[in-house]
Amino acid sequence: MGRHSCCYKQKLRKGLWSPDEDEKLLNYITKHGHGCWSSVPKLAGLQRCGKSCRLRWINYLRPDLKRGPFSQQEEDLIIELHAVLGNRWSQIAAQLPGRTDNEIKNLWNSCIKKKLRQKGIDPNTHKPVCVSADVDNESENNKVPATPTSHRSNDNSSDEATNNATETIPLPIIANPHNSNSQIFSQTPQDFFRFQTSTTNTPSEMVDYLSFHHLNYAPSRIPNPNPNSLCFNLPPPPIPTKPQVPTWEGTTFTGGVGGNNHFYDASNFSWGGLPDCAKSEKLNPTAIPEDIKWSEFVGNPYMVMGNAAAAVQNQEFQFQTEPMYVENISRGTAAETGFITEAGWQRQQASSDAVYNKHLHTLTVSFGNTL
DNA sequence: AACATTGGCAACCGCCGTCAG
DNA sequence: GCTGACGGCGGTTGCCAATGT
Repeated sequence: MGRHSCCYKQKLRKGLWSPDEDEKLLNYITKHGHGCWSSVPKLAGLQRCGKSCRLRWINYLRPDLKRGPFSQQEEDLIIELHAVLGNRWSQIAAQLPGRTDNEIKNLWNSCIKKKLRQKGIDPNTHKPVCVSADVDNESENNKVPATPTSHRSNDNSSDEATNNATETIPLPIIANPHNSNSQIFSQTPQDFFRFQTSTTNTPSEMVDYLSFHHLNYAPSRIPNPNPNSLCFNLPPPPIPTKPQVPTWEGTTFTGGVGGNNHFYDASNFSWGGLPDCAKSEKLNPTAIPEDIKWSEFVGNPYMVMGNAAAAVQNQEFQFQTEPMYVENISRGTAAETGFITEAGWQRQQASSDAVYNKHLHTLTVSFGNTL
């Protein structure tokens, strides 16, 4: 196997994408869809391999990307899903509309792991470090050897061991409320959800099963000034925000796409959302109109989305039917633009826990069917 | 101010599974 | 059944801005 045949071709560009390349790829996929990725660069006039084009589209240009900082609920959900799924980022991303596996993976490696460690939780086992010191001695023997250390000096490589997710995923220490004797479960995801669904547990009880809830992992949830960062309650279709254009050497992009010269105007980028460990510097709530312009450029996301993105949308349908979503639409909380008014946000926040538990239940059912 | 370190993120690499020929 | 093309995934790397010294 190894490298794809397209990668053997000469003169293929690598590295950061220029706005011109982005424009070409976006224009092509907007008009024709991606079809066969290997033919996309040729047809779009790009000196890239199809794989690179696919990655750029999925991680950056796709109009249904949410962007912006992760909400606390998103982070909590990622942690919960990671406890069950391990490093299966694509499956985790599938439950977070508008987020990419790469984005989640980066968040996990850069922020969440750090937070968990600060809370005294092993990010790999989701167990308290002091407990895992003893309990893990045995399980460590079954672990896959740690992957080679990265250049991140502060990364504790000892717990960088890859989660042998395809085998037995290290699950949190679970104290079964129906059993006076606390148990430590080590199950596959299938077993985990089989266990969950075979009991009379309510979704909220399931939440309690996860160790970090017992450990009060989540900090007190402060009101999120950016409703757009609460992905679960976002109504479809997601409104694309302008992509962040990475800097690259000596190029000033002056042209726009289809005459929209603001398309790559970095000064207009808006990210919104709760200031967090990531992207907080990008906040610019005044740029919403520009986002709308960009969405106008893109047009109907569903018209231009490829099959893969459409499949994701289908998968997310269960979230779109949440009562909160319906309410937002019926009350005209700018649902058509993807933005929710502050009042709408407050209503969301009031019932966020209930909605959150509903999603957990949905996930339980979903994974039970798919794993 | 200069340099070193850290952190975030985009992109690449290499492997795996699927499928058509 | 074999082979190669392809899509997809997770791990890793490189770049660069932010931060610290």
